[in-house]
Amino acid sequence: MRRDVHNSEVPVLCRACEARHQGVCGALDPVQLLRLSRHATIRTYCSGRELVTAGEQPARYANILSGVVKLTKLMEDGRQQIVALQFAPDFVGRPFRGASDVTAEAAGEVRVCAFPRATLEEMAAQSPAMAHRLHLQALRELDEAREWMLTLGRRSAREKVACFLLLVARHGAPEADETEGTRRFELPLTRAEIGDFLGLTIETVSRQITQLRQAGVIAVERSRTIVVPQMAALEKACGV
Amino acid sequence: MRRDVHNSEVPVLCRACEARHQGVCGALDPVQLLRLSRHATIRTYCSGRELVTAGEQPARYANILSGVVKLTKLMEDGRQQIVALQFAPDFVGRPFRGASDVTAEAAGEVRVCAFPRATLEEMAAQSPAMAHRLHLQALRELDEAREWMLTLGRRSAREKVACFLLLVARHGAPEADETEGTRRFELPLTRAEIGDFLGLTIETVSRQITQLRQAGVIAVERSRTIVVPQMAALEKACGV
DNA sequence: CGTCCTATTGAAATTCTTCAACACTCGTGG
DNA sequence: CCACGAGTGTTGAAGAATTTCAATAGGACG
Repeated sequence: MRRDVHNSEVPVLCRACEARHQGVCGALDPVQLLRLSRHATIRTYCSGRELVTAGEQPARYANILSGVVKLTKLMEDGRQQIVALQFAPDFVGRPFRGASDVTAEAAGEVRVCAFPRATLEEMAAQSPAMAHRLHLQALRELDEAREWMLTLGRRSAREKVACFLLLVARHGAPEADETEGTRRFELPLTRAEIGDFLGLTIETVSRQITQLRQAGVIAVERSRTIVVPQMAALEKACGV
Repeated sequence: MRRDVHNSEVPVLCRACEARHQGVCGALDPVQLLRLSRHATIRTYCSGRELVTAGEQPARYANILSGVVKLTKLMEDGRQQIVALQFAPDFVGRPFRGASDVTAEAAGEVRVCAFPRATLEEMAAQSPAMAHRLHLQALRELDEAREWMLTLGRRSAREKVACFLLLVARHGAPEADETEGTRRFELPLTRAEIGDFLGLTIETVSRQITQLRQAGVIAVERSRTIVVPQMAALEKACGV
């Protein structure tokens, strides 16, 4: 069924793409990949730009190439909750389930590989393997959402902030500075956004970061870059 | 491909089952349905019994026929969070994604139609339509999880309790007593469980119920049955 | 250098939890 | 039939955690 092919048959666009291995594109054979890639465009979103708007059928789906996307929900009175963060090579959007009330917004600059809605849905309908990848992504996001529910419902402010830092440390700096468990990374969110992710106010987030710093769990450089000397200490601060 | 069939070809077990229309079984043709139903068993779980245990590959999947199933996560130190409630005809379990750290437990007596793991996974692998139904269920659960994240992170105790009552009113008493918007229903959870669902203590839950009662939003009969004279008032108390 | 935006810190107010006592319901057995 | 006890739910008062309000600090940029 699936022919063995030369690497040269893989579209240029896709050669170096992470999503081709771990992401949804990994399910496609070279012919399908070529067909999809013809409609694919690389797009860059500046910080704050919306990839998907709540209540609207999105014009396109996308694989994240770099950067962080935040998924947010908004109440009428302005209260906001970030319900997920997505990193490369996550898939943004949700084929098969109409419009949602979640907005996808770039947190910092984000580069994506975007596909027109119709093209991707057609592809997913034709390729059970791709549909399966999308299914797996949904299940993974479900697990992550439930894990975060535990954090929102049952952890203290201190633990919440530690959990957030751990999340970013793991996703955002997998390779960085691995000398004896120490890691350095940039926060993709402002304090206000961290608050919206953790169900806390800006001030509480700031105070908890200060306390973690004073406890020696982390070091902070110019507000947005964090150094974790001992990952184990950070994990402990999460309450695990 | 799919023959037109007499109703008599539908397995007896499935004739009156809600899941055959709205649930995952709805995707199967009579031949497949018959094959699945041969391995299906009706089981009853008493309150507190586990359908799925965290960290273990479940022996069987199940469609809920009646009752409420709670999905819980547990921390080492005993803190607990209910991450979802499931009602008929929801599907319990999560094919394609190994063991999870979520436990599924009967909240009150629960009747299910259970399938051996291997049978169902085989079926889902062979029937893209069934796989698609499972995918849709995962997406729906994801939406519900994120909606609840908003509640956990951004709503006050008062609003949380109102949201919970609204959730149960909608799922548990869709038809009951529809005279001019008034509804009466039983709570499937104890106060402690409601607390674990909302990220609150027993006492806070109790106090907020009292306050909603004093505000005339609800009436309470013997602790576990709730009367909502005006659904609109309850919705307003949720902060929507 | 001033301005805007983000972040930090302090003090008071509020919400929620904790600790403690008591009430209600239901089933069991005297 | 009533008393008893366990489980469940309610209420009060004190305490802790978090928010709110307010002031200040630090960078980035024109």
